[in-house]
Amino acid sequence: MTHSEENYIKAIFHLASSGIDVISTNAVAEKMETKPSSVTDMMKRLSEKGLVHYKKYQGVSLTPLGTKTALSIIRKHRLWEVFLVEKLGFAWDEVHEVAEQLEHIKSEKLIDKLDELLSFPKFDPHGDPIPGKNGELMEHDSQVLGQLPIGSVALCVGVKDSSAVFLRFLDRNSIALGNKMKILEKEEFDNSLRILIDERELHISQQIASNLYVKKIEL
Amino acid sequence: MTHSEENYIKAIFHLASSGIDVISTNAVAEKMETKPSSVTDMMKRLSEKGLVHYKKYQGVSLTPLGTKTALSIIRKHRLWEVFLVEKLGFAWDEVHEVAEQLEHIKSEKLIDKLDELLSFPKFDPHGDPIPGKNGELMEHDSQVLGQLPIGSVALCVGVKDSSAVFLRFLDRNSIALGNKMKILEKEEFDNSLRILIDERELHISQQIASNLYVKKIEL
DNA sequence: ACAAATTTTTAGCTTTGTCTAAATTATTTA
DNA sequence: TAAATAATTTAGACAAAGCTAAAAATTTGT
Ligand SMILES: [Mn+2]
Ligand SMILES: [Mn+2]
Ligand SMILES: [Mn+2]
Ligand SMILES: [Mn+2]
Repeated sequence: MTHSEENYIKAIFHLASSGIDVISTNAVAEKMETKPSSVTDMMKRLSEKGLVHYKKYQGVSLTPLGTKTALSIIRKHRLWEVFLVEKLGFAWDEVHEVAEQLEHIKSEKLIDKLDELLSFPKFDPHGDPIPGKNGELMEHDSQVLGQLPIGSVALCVGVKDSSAVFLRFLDRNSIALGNKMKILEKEEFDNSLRILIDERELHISQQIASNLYVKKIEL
Repeated sequence: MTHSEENYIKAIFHLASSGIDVISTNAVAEKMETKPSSVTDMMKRLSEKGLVHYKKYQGVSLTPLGTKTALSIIRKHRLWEVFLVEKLGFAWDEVHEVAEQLEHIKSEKLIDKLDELLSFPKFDPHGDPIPGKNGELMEHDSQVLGQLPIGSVALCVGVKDSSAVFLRFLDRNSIALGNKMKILEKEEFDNSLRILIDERELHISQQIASNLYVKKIEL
């Protein structure tokens, strides 16, 4: 598999996990930042190779082999992200770009040993689950902060948007994974929240609240 | 720079260090395991980019920029090899292939931090010097084992041939970097040697002896 | 149901990096 | 030094991965 093929497979996997039922050529083109015509070409190639189901005008989906491939690339991507943060001291907003390159390195042993070096982490620096060697993907039983009722207490376990801009915003406001959050007040007008993070009180917009994954703590 | 361009630059650098004065199209083709016509094409492209001096039929050489580029790739290659051995427990005959891929990852910060994680190593697992951030290349003041006179004592500091076959041969015979070696006898007929490695006596062919770098110990 | 708008595909072109076969230049050898 | 041999370049082709523009299919709106 070429880097490009791997990137398409990964994109299709992410589109599929995001809940869309039928994955259109345009959707893939947008995610890949390429043209629909290029996508059509690639879908034919991936279909040849048995990685996707593809019928003209009908959208695309991953075959079992395609899914396995996607999970293996995502596993590598996320393990490398953990490595960059834990072993090399990268910030969580710096790792994605480099992991995009590292995820394409081909060596089963490399990734197994890396997993071991990192003590078999279950989540990447953004709280996303790391697929196992055999493609088992842990299910985050988390919800979005914005959906909690007033008075709830929860732990921050992940970010939905892991763009550098958002991550740096969180850094500036000292919001990190593991923080305990309590919903104090919800503004009807714009759905913004007043929350308590550890000891600190903070006002965050609905936008922010809907990009933080939390796990409720039962009291 | 593409992976392919980087690989050509590295090949030319290695040919140049191996003492040949004029680097022919055929020599590059052989090293790259490609066809001379492909080399000609690539030399034109690299020349365009200011990385090599190239005149039809005259052979090729690296420009200062080309040399700097080569050293940077070699630095990455060797640092990754150290990482694979020291941090992931790879054997020294398993690292080259993976390092061939890793050397193309683009991130200045990654390589600086890796260097730091490894405590700024000066040599790779095969005894080859690791170029510095600014392209300084340490000079091995070593010689080949086969050239020592009888009775000399020396430390094994590197291998000339770092193919997996040779490295595994050394493993099987428990020959490793750092071993102390004494020349006991030299066979006139085939230049084979009887040597003492640490406490053990061993008979090695001229082939083997000419692929081990040693540093003489003055008595 | 039919026209308009949108989506998707096709056709044809580009670049990179490769190849084979043919032509050209350089080097050896007789 | 002239022919033979070897090295190198050129010409033409191909596959991967992209693009633009045009054609075709699907979906939407009235
Ligand atoms: Mn990422
Ligand atoms: Mn990628
Ligand atoms: Mn190597
Ligand atoms: Mn390489």
